Amino acid sequence: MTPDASEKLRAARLRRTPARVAVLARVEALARPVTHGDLRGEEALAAVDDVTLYRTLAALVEAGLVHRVHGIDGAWRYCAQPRGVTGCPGNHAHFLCTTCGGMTCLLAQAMPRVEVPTGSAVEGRHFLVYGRCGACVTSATT
Amino acid sequence: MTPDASEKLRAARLRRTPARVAVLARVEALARPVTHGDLRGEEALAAVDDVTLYRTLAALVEAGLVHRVHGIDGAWRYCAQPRGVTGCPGNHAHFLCTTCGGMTCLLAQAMPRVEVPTGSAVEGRHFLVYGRCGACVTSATT
DNA sequence: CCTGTACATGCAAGCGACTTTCAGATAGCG
DNA sequence: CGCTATCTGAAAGTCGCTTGCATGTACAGG
Repeated sequence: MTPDASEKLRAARLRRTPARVAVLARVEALARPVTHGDLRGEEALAAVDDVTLYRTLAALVEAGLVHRVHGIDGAWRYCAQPRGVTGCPGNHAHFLCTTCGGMTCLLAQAMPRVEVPTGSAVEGRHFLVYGRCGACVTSATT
Repeated sequence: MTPDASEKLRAARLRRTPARVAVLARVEALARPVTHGDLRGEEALAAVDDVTLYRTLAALVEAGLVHRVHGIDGAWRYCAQPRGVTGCPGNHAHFLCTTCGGMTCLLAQAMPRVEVPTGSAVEGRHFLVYGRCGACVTSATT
């Protein structure tokens, strides 16, 4: 799967280390925003150190290969960039399930414009919708 | 200042303990979203235990007296509710300064509607704009 | 192919935000 | 005034994440 992870690293001028290739390939394969914890639990990444995983993800974010969003549970979610997008990574809303912790990109939901106090410089925006995902609603025991 | 903190607690059917009165009064006096850490640093709340502060804030949120927003720095900000609002607390965007950590309510920015995956149940929304506030832009040494 | 070095990795330790547990204190009721 | 549900404080634990430092390695240049 995603045999070109190594190629993308090259294109982004990042060293193609085993850890990076594995992490990027896995994130792309999962194709949804995942936490550091999710990745740590991945069989394929068992060999990758905790700290390395953090640093690798940071490098990928910086290189624009993945984007990340902050969940209200205090954990960042990382998700592979939609093809070729580098300018404004992750410029869309996200849905977080407060029950299972799963996150979904709402690609259709453009980030709304917003008025900020005069003099402020906007660097980015997070639009997070949270609740319970379809699966968790269905399996609700409440 | 805000001599009615005690009254509000009564109205919300919360016990009027010294800690709660002090915390609510302080949050109302500050009139902007503050972190647990900000409050811990407040002279007026020096007598309040860390844990009690967390629990008190949680109680106030639950009672609808304050609303809270999550910053991308992983810390919740608490802010007194605009007068009388209880139904949909904190239903507006917020601006977070990534330099000084200060947060501002963007009361004018209504929370946009959003399309979620079929079957999901929305419980709330966070719209956070981040960057540098006017003060931090001005004093920029970069 | 070999080597040097800038950069990546692994490990241990640390930090900040927040939660849990439990014993002792207290608000507010009757 | 006394009782009880509830709140409080102290200590310890969890979780996500960062830092410092010594070792290892990708890859450019010879």
